[in-house]
Amino acid sequence: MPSRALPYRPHNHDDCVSQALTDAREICQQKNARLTPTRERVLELIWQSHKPLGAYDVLAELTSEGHNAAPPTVYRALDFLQQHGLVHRIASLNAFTGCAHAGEHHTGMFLICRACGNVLELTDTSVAKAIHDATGAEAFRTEAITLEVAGLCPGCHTGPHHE
Amino acid sequence: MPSRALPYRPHNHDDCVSQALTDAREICQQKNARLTPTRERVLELIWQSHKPLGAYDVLAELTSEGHNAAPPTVYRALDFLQQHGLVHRIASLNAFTGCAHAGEHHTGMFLICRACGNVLELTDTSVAKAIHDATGAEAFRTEAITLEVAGLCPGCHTGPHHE
DNA sequence: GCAGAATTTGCAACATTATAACATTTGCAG
DNA sequence: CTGCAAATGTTATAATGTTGCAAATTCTGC
Ligand SMILES: [Zn+2]
Ligand SMILES: [Zn+2]
Ligand SMILES: [Zn+2]
Ligand SMILES: [Zn+2]
Repeated sequence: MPSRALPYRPHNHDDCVSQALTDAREICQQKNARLTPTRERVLELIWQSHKPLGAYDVLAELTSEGHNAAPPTVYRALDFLQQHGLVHRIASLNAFTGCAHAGEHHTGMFLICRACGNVLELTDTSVAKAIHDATGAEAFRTEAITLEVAGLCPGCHTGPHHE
Repeated sequence: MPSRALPYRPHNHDDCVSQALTDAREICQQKNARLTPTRERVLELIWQSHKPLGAYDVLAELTSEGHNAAPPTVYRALDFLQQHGLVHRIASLNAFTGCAHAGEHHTGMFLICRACGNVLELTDTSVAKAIHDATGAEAFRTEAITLEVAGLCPGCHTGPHHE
């Protein structure tokens, strides 16, 4: 089980970032998509932690690095990254997080801790099946699923310093 | 099966509205919550159709009726209605829709047609169970679930004027 | 390499959604 | 009636996201 699936536990996060960037380069190359410096830097910023980042947070980072950026700069980069399955938008937070399953066909399910702010992306086939069964029973043609669960992660609800 | 569960099919929508208002009055009375004229009017506006309404759409309606309203007027009414389980916010649309299961403990699942804009709220126990199983396996303490499915409703994907 | 097409970026203004802060009014209990 | 809490009015502002167009860059066919 890759450490990338465990944002709530201590792990070498540099590996998360470098793996995400390596994957992204490969995915873009295979699709003939241009992972330009700005796009790659935005992806890297998004991956700086497992806490989703708002578009204007990204913008502030770019600006502080001397990049002459405006909102469209960021939104365009984020659109590109979303299109190619490299980041997800978390609708309930108006924020963006790196995709933990880039390249794989999947339905993301996001576990959002309201205490520490970290987000874990899960893929669960039985959830996906249950949803498709339910929508199918209504003859609804599913195109996109937004599934975000807010609550407390194990690290936060067992008490930060006990157990 | 109540007609309220079938926004995609022709139905007597006035019944939806009056039932929702009747339910709301009873629920608020039982909880000793004050369903003031503004709050009730906002609820009625939300229920005017099965298409979610943005806060500023509600505001425009109120204004056109001569109500001296500002954004906080609407957001406060919507907060109240959400708190008491009378409306839901659809995160992926930044819009609000009447709760089709007010008073019942439920996990809403929203089927959003991108063509006609109608939203059907479903409650599906096997979906809820699958989600709770998946989050439980990660020792995550679930507090709120956002589940929104975008796609095409039966009326829109079978062709608007055929079978 | 070079001209032309397509994609990407810079830039300014603007649109939409949501909240903060504080004054005023209203409903209700004692 | 009085005093308190809840609700509302009012103004301003914050946060998030988009449009439109011009300039620069990159790709493509030659
Ligand atoms: Zn990590
Ligand atoms: Zn993903
Ligand atoms: Zn109806
Ligand atoms: Zn509901």
